[in-house]
Amino acid sequence: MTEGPTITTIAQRAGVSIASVSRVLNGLPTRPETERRVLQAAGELGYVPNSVARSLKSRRSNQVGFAIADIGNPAYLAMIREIQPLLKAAGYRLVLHSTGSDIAEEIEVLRGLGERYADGLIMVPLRMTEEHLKMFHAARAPIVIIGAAPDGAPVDNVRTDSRTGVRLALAHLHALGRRRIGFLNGPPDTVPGAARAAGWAEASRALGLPAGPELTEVGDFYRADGAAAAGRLLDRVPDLDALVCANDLIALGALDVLRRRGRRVPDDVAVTGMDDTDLATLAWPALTSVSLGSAERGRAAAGLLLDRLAGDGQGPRVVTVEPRLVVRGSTAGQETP
Amino acid sequence: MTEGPTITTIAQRAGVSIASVSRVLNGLPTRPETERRVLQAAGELGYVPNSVARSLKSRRSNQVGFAIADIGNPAYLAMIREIQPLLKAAGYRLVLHSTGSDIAEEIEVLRGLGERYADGLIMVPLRMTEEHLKMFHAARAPIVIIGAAPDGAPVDNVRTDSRTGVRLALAHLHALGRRRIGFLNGPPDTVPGAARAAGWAEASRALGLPAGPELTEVGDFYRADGAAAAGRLLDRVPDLDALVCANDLIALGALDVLRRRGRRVPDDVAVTGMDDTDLATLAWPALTSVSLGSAERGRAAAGLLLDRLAGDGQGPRVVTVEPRLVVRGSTAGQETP
DNA sequence: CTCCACTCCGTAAACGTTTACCGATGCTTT
DNA sequence: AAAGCATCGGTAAACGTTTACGGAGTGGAG
Repeated sequence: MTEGPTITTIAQRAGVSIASVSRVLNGLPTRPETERRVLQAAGELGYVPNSVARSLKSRRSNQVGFAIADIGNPAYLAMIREIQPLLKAAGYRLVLHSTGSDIAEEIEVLRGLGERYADGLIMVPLRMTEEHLKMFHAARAPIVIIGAAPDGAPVDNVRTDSRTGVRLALAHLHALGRRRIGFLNGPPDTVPGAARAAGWAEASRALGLPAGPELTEVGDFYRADGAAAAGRLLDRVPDLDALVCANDLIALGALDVLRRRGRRVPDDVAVTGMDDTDLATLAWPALTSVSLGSAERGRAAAGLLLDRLAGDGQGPRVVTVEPRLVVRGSTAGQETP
Repeated sequence: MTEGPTITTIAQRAGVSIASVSRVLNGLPTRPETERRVLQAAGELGYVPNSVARSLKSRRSNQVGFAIADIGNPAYLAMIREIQPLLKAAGYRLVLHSTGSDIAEEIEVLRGLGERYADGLIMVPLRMTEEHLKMFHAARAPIVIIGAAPDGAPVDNVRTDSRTGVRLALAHLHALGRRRIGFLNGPPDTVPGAARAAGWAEASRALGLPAGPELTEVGDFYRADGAAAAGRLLDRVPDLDALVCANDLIALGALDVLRRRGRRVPDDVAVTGMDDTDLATLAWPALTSVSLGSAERGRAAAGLLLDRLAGDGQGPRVVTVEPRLVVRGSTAGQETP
């Protein structure tokens, strides 16, 4: 663990100046003899350039931050799997921030951008506060928000329309003849929770279905919360014939409860999830789910950010990904292999 | 996006030297009046220290790398979920490397350490080559390997004994009266694949079970490969009454195929997975799986690395996590809620 | 009143790069 | 043969911090 060689070490060994070393290593034109000696010295010393010093000089860290609430959520996972290779290919490292659903931590990540450890940031915020907006304006590096960013915020934005997503699910169940449809939502004070609640109200009205609060239960976006919420809802409304769930994890929790209570899926109760994660095909029966294009959104976000980093100076851009219903056994009654 | 304030900007505005600014910001003793002026100037300017410059001076990046084959694998995910908060609490950022199962990329990550962008690295290598060893010796930052590191390698090591893991699964199935037990392994040239193959041979012999190659099929560690391997094995040995799978993803693929072919699980064929990931409880029937303590190994690895970073100068340490069989419906025939 | 000790803070060097700006060398051109 | 011109590479400054060192000012002791 001795201190490593620097360009100064190389310069001494090769008998040239550090400027020449730098030039050779960066491929700038140099006399062959000089080049040879530098490369030989560098090779013998096992030289590796110090990225910190390089960053200080170049003002680029070659890192990009990615901030999400919880890596455990497979919807985010799908995004990372797209984003990481794209960034790597463009020469950027990925710094992962898992903030929990804590606003303070999200803000902290945004403030951290000021430390210049990253050249840009992709964030999937759960909530959107004044504080967020202030930080967006103050940020000195490009930011891409996956989810709804307020109009006028100086950030690129990849969004999807989960209201439409809820509508797709509801229309599908309605077409299958279901009429007592419950709704398991996430926290309504989060951006996705609010959008889904709005979509639910809107679509219910359009289809002439009841949309009273007695058909809705709320919990966090996790499986255990979904199970608990499903339990409460079934207790209150025992004759439900379908459940729309605000994400796949909630839906899986609901499936657990339904199975435990002996309700057949989809015969007695049809279930839809949202996000169309890998888990949907793992469940039994396989889960009908509204795809919000997680992978596609991840790709789009990486693309927007890389454009910015390449010097694209346009105003904020918005990419919208359309929701798409993926029908599987939990509503359609036959297995999709 | 103007250039941000530096300590020089603050020094000018506060009418002091940059040394004083630095001292105030680092909490070194200063006259109250000076401190006040510096803090006020810093506040007004919205100063955020430049972490790159700080790193250059301090020779610490406050980053730690984590390198895995694929974030999609929930066993790795469980590790990240433990590692990330521990690192964050200790003031380190997490740089995520997803290498695929490509050795060259793993080596590249190790070489990258020389760039000093990270103060340490946690790696879960799939294979272990001469090249790896060389890089371990050349590395100028502490490395923790999750998985089997060769004796004598200058790295800390968190390991588990997946041979024993396979034995646990096999003994369990044997105790349930199964005698025609197949084995779906991952690539035998990977470290875990080799260990599991050895465990299989060993335990079969000990239990007096046949362990010929006709009972083994090999594929990659993914669900689709598991399904394909299960298909081939069932074609060749139709009267199997149990399947030991080298990880949960393979087992889930096997479950798909068994269901498609109308074999009841566990009645006709019992199935065990390995890693005891979240997916095990999602499958139906829930998957009996050998826990290799992914979360625990993640915690241990983070702990070892943080010790090193705190200046612990001992020789290489090894932490071993014991495998543990978690019995669920795919072998025991009754649901575990 | 002088000297000493102490406190506070400014100057400058250092971390390891990149790069602007010459100066030296040797070749071409007239 | 002198002037001009490339070409090559060395010197030094800069990126934004931290910190060793020493100077200036203050207060107390003799």
